[in-house]
Amino acid sequence: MAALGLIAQHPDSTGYDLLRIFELSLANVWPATQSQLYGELGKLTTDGLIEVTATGPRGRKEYRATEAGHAVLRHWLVDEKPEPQRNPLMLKVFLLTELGPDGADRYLSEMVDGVRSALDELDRLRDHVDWEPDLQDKLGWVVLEWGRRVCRMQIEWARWAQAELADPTAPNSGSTLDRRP
Amino acid sequence: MAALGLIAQHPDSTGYDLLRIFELSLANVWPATQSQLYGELGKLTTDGLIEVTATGPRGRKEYRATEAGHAVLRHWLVDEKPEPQRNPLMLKVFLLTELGPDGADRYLSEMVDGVRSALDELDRLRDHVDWEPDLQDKLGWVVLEWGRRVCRMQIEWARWAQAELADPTAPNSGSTLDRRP
DNA sequence: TTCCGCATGTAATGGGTTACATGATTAG
DNA sequence: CTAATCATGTAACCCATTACATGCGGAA
Repeated sequence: MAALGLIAQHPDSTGYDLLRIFELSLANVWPATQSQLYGELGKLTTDGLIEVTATGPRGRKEYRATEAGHAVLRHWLVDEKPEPQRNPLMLKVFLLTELGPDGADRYLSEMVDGVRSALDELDRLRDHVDWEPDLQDKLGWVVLEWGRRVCRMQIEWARWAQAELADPTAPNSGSTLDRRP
Repeated sequence: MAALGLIAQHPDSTGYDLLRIFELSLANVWPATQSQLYGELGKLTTDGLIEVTATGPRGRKEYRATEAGHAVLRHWLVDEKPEPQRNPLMLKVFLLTELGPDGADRYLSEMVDGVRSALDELDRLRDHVDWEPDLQDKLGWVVLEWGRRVCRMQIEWARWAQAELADPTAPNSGSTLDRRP
C-alpha cells in the first residue's frame, strides 16, 4: 500500500525514483528496501493495480496507478482500520524487571537522552525542508509534527515514570500529585 | 525476547500459562500467537536460554530462564537500541492526498473518535486491575500510562492537523499561533 | 575511458499469522 | 458423561531484511 500510494502521488515514477522518495519522505514512517519494492511493483502490476506507462534505457519502467489501484487505495484508507501495532519500546520497559529498580531508572534516563537527539533530528528536518502550501506537503508537515509530539510526550513520560518507580507506594494509590496529568 | 522476558518474570510457567500472560498483560504491547510461542519455546530451549524444569500431565512442560537466558535478556535490554518502528497510522495520513482535503479532514475526525474509544478502553483497564506495589506492576502501570498519553496526544494532534490542513498558507510560514506548541 | 549513478532483479533466511490437528483432565 | 479447559504441536503462506548479482548511460 505504501508503494501504491506513492505511485498514486507521483505518477510515471520508476522503482528507483520511488526508492528515493521512500528515503526522503517516508524514512521515519515506513522504510522500504530495494528488494522488497521491486517485488511489490511486480505484484501490483500482476494484480492490475499499477501499470507500466513507459519504458526507457537500462530497462527503466515508469509506473502509474490504474483506476483499480486508486480504488483499492481509497478502500484501504477509508475502510480498513489500522490495527494496533506492536511496541518494542514498551515491551522493553515492561521487561525491565530483569534489571531491577536501579537498572530501570538508568534505562529511562538513557531513553530521555536518545529521544532528545531524535527530536533534534526531526527539528532539523523540519527546518531544512522547503514546504509548499499544497496538500501533500501539508500532510508531510503534520506527519513530521506527529513525530515531534511523540518525542516530547515520551520525554515527559519517562521523567514521570522515573518518579513513579521511585515512589514506594502502589500505583493508583493516590500518593503523587502528577499521577493523572 | 518477549517470551524469554516473560519466562524470566514468571519462572516455572508452561507455554499455555505464558499465552495467558501475553493476553492479559501484553495484548496492547506485544501480542503473540499460540503457534509462534510454542515454536519460540523450542528454539529458546535449543539455544540453551531456557530449560524445562518439570513435566506434568498432558505433556505439560514448565520452563525457566537459564543464566545464559538472563544474560541474553539483559544484553538485549541494555545494549540493543530499539530501532524506529514503522507507523501504519502515519503512512495512511501521509497518503491522504488520495482522498483530497475533505476526505483528509473526515479521516482525521474519525480518527479522533477511534482514539477516544481506545482511551476509554485503557482507562477501564487501569481501573480494573489490582495494582501491587512491586516493580513488575509499576512497570505495567507506566506502560499503560504511556498508552493513555499516546491517545491523548493523538487526539490533540489530530485537531491541530485539521486546522493546519484548513489553513491556506504554507506550512512553516508562521500564520497560525499554535504551530509550534 | 573510467567511474558514479541509474536501474533492475534473485536467493536465503527469519518473523508472523491463520488454519489445521490432536489429545488428556477435570468439574459439573 | 460430556463439555470446557488445559496443553502441545505442524503446515502453508506472506512480509521483510540482507546479501548477492548484473549491467547500461552519461559525465568528466
